[in-house]
Amino acid sequence: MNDKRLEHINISAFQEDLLRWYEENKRDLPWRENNDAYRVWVSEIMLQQTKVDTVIPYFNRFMEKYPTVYELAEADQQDVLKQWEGLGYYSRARNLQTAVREVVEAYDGKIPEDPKQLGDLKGVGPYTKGAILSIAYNQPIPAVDGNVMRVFSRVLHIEEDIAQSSTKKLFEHYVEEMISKEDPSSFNQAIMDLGATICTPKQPMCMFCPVMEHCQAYVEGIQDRLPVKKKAKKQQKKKYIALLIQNKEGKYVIEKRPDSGLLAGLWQFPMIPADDIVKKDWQPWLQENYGLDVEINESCTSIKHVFSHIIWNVDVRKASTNEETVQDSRLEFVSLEELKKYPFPVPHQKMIPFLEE
DNA sequence: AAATCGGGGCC
DNA sequence: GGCCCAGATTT
Repeated sequence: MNDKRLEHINISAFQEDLLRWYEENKRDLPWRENNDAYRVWVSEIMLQQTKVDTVIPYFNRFMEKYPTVYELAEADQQDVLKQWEGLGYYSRARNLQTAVREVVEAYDGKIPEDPKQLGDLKGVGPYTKGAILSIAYNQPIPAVDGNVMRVFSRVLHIEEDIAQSSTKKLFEHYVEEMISKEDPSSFNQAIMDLGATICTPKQPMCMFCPVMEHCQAYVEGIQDRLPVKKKAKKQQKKKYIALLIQNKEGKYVIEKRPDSGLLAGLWQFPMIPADDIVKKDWQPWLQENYGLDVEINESCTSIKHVFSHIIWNVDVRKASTNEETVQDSRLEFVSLEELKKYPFPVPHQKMIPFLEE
C-alpha cells in the first residue's frame, strides 16, 4: 500500500491532540448517554445521510416506543414505518426491523461483536458495522462516512474522488493506520464531531482545529479545494395528478405503494402519471387501474417535491365517487381520523390539509 | 461502477 | 438551483 502520505504525520501526536479536544468539546447527544449497542445501532441507521438535528426527535420517540430489540422485533411493520415517517430512506426502517428480528432469533437478543456476523445483518454496511464495533464494543475498526473522508482528505491531502465507491477503501486503510488502539470509540466519534463542527464542507474553521498543525491541506492552504467530489447528475422530472377522492360516506381513497422501490410500503392518494396519460384518458385509466368510477374537479393546489434522483410535480385535485367498497387490494376507504394512523410520504402529507376544506 | 433510495437545511 | 448529510443495496 502507498503510505507516503503518512510520512509527514506524527500519528500518536495526532491522536493525542484529537482526543484531548474531543474530551473537552464532544457534543451532548441522546445516543451518547451510554454505549448500549442497540442505541448505537438505531442512531447510526437514522443518521445515514441525515443531519443530527433532524434525527434527535425521531431517535427519542423511537427509543421510547422500542426501548430494546424485543419491542422492535415484535412491532408491526406499519407502526415502525409510521415512526419513521418524514425521515426518508424507508428501507432503513424495514431493514433495521428485519435485522433486529434476526438478532433475537439467532443471537438471543445480543447484538454480535463478531464483525462477520454483524456485517451480515440487513442494512448493516461497512460504515455502520465499524461504528457499532468501535463505539459500542471499543474495537479498533474504521467507520468511514462523509465526515471521515472530508477530514482525512484534508489531513493527508488525498485528491481521489470521494464519490467513487472504490475510494472508501483507501480511507479505511488510512484510518486503520491512524485510529487509536486505546480508545477507538472516542477516536471515531471525534473525527465525526470534528467534521461536523470545524472541518466543515464550506469554509472550515481551521483556526479552531485541534489538529491544524497535522493537516497537510492547511499547511498548503488548499483546504477549500478538498475533498474532490464528482458532481451528481440532475434529477429527472415527473408529473402526476393526485386525487383526493371522497365518497358519499365522506371517506377517502388511499393506496398502499408496492413493497419495493420508491417509498415502498407507504400510503398515498391515488396518482395518475400525467406524462404518460393525457387528460381525456384519465377516467378510463382509473377504471382500468383501480376499478374506480371517479368525477374529477378543478385543481386545488400543486406540490413540487425534490428527491435525490427524481423531481415530482403533482397537481392535486378533489374528486368524488359513488363507490363504497374497493375492488383493488391496494386501496382502502378511510375516514380522516383513520387516515392519520397510516404512514404517508411528505409530499402526500402536504395534501392532507386540503381534505378538510 | 453507477443507479436507486428521502427529506431538509444551507447558501 | 446546487450541495451536503454518521450509507446500504441493487443493477
